[in-house]
Amino acid sequence: MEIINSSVVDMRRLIEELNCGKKFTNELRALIKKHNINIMLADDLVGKIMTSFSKTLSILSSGVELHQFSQVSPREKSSISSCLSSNYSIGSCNTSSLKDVNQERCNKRRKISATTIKEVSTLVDDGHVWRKYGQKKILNSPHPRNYYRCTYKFDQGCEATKQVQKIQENPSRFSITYQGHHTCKIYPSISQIPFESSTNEDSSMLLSFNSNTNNYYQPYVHSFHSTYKQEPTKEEISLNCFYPNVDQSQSSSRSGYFQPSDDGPITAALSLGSSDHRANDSSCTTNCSLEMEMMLGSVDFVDLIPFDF
DNA sequence: TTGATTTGACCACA
DNA sequence: TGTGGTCAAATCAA
Repeated sequence: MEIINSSVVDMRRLIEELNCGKKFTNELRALIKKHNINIMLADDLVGKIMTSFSKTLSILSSGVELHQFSQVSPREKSSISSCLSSNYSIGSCNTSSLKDVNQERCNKRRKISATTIKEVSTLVDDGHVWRKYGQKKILNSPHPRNYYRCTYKFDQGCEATKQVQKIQENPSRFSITYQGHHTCKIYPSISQIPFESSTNEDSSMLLSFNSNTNNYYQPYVHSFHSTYKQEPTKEEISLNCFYPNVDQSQSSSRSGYFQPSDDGPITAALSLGSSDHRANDSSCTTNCSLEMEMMLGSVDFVDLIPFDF
């Protein structure tokens, strides 16, 4: 038990250190911009560093949470602890011995993240891109189980997986088991990534949104920091939409809302509605930018997470 | 040619 | 030792 507690402390320290790294990178970015030195190259590099930090933090935050830790078996806890205490990282593989490699495979194999089971009558697009990696005949079941992983597993380290199997009693329906949370994003170009506000008077923020087929735009994780004057509740906010490759004069205002949860991250949502012709324009279905004019709150906004519609 | 799927093999766990 | 989850080479499709 002691080793688990020490690993949790290590995890917190790790996240703390990564947050410091992010902060320093942002300061560096601001300095580079201020002096206008090799801005393209430098900004590209800083953007990559920031992306790396964000992905790492996202993986760490969603992968091993305290409440999840309390639910895993002693063997899994031991396995996680050994990973944490030996600088384990996704994507790096110690090839010193086959046993070590197999041990890492073992750690990846047994999922410790949250599981959600759904029953559906048809296999519809769930908004994520999946890659099938296996199919298995299951004992006492006439229907095979299909295994899918997120397409961005290797690109972005997204560990989300799902299993799909026909229900034996009702073969017209499917049982879908989701494991893990999506940490994948479709990243905009560096020029579209907003810089963190280093001052408190800047009350507008830029977010990049990805569309799905329902014309809903999903907030993409960007780290920013801004302080407001009131405690946030569910409030209407003004959202100015800007579309790449479209005349800025055509940008439109839409209302939306942001929603703080009790102790979790703050989410924001926007629906453009099917009547908006731009929502159906294939040239601007991805990476639309929103400038959120927020007249609210006294909360330090740290991160947004994707909003599940 | 490239990306997705299929499928047999491998592995850990119970 | 049987089962389920994953890997990776072979195959398929656009």
